[in-house]
Amino acid sequence: MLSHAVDTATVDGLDGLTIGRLADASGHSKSGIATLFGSKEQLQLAVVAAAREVFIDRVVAPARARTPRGLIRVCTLLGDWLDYSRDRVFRGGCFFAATSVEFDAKPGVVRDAIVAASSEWEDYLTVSIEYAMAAGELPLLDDARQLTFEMVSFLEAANTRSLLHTSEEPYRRAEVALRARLTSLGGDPELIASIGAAPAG
Amino acid sequence: MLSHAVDTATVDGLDGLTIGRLADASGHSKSGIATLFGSKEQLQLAVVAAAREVFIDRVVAPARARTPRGLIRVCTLLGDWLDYSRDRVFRGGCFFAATSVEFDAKPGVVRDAIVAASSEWEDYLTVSIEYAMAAGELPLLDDARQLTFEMVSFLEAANTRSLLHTSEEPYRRAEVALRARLTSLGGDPELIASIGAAPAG
DNA sequence: GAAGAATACGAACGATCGTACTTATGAACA
DNA sequence: TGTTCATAAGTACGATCGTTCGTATTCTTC
Repeated sequence: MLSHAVDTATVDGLDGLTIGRLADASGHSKSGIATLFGSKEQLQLAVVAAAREVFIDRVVAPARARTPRGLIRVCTLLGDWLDYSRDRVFRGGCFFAATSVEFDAKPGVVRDAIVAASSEWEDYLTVSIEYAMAAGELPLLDDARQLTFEMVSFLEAANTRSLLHTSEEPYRRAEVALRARLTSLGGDPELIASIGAAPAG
Repeated sequence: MLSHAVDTATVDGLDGLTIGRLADASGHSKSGIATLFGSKEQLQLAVVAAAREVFIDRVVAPARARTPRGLIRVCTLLGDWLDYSRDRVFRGGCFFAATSVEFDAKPGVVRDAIVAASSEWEDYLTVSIEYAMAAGELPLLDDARQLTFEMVSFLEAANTRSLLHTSEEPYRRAEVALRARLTSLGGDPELIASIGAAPAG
C-alpha cells in the first residue's frame, strides 16, 4: 500500500499523490485511505518514512553488513547507491533525489522530513569517510563534508540524467568521476576499482 | 505574464502551474489565459521556452560577451551559473534543475523540450571545454563530456542544497569542487581562481 | 465607415481534489 | 451473548481543475 505510494511519488511527485488514485490502485475505498492517514500531509510524511526504510535496507544496511569501516565501506556505499538507482527500486529513481528538488522551495513539515532523512544519509557517508581518513586511506583529504558533497553530486546527477535520457551512460560517468576523485585524494586504486566493477558490487 | 509563470514553476513545479492562479496573478481572466495558450501543455512549453531565454541572457550570453574562448570562458560560465542560481533569478532556483527532476520520469513533449534546452546548455559547455582542450589549457583531460557531467553535477547539487537548507554554503562547496577538479586537470590556477572570486565574476 | 479577424471576457461544463460525516462490518472482551 | 471500539465504506461537501461555449470588444484592412 505505502510501497505503491512511494513508487508513484517518485514519478508524479509527493504533491502529485492523490488519495483517490491511491485508493483505486490499492483496492480500498477513498475514505478508507483518508481516515487511515488523517490528512494528505500525514500521508506524505508516512511515504517519506517508508522510503527512508527502503533506502536503508537497500544501501546503508548491506554496506554495513558486507564491509568494514574505512575506504572499502565508502566505496561500497557509493556502489550500492548507484545500484539502488540503476535497479529502479522506485520507478522514478531515487526517492530523495526526486522529492528534495520538489520540496526544496516549499517550507513545511514535509520538507523538514525530507531534509532530515537526506541529512541522515549524508551524515552517515561523512562519518564513513572520516573513518577512512582516520585510517590514513585518503591521505590528501582534509574535509570529509566537502567530499560528501562531491560524491552525492555525482550520484544524484547520474540518477536524474539516466532517467531523463533513459540511458545507463550517466552511471558510468558517475563511476568514472567517483573513482577519479578518490584516486586524486590518494585512495588505494585497488579498493576504488570496486566502484562499478561487478554487476552487484 | 510568462515570467511570473516561470517563477512559480520553479516552486510549485511545471505541473503545479494552474491556469486559474496564473490568471489571478496577472489580472487577466481565466479563459483569457486558456485561449492564449490553447492548452495547459502548450502553456508549459511556452514556459520552458521563456525560461530558456532567461537562462541564455543570464549565463551564456554574458560569458560569450565578456571572455574569449578557452579555459577562461569555461570558468566564467561556471561562475555565472552559480550567480544565476544564487541570485534567485527564479524564486525556486534554477528552472531546469527543478523541471528536469520533475519530468525525468514523465515522457511527453514537455520533457522533450526540457531535455532539448538542457542538452543545448551542456553541449555549449562541452564545446567550450573542447576549446580549452584544443588550446592546451587542460592538458590532463581527454573527455570533455565527462568533465561536463562533473561540473553540472556540482552546479545542480549546490542549487538544490542551497534551497533545501537556505544556506550559501553549498555554493562555496561547489566552487571548491570545481576549482579542485580543474586544477587536477592541469588548468592554470590563476584562471581557475576566478570561480567564486568576486561577487560578480 | 463597413467587414473581418483577433483577442479577452463571463459563464458553465464534467471531473477530481481533500475532507467530513454517517453508516455498516467485525474482532475483542465482559 | 451482548457491548464496545476500531476499521473501512458510502455519501456528500465546497473548491478547484482544464476546457469549451457564446459574446463583447478591439484592431486591421479594404
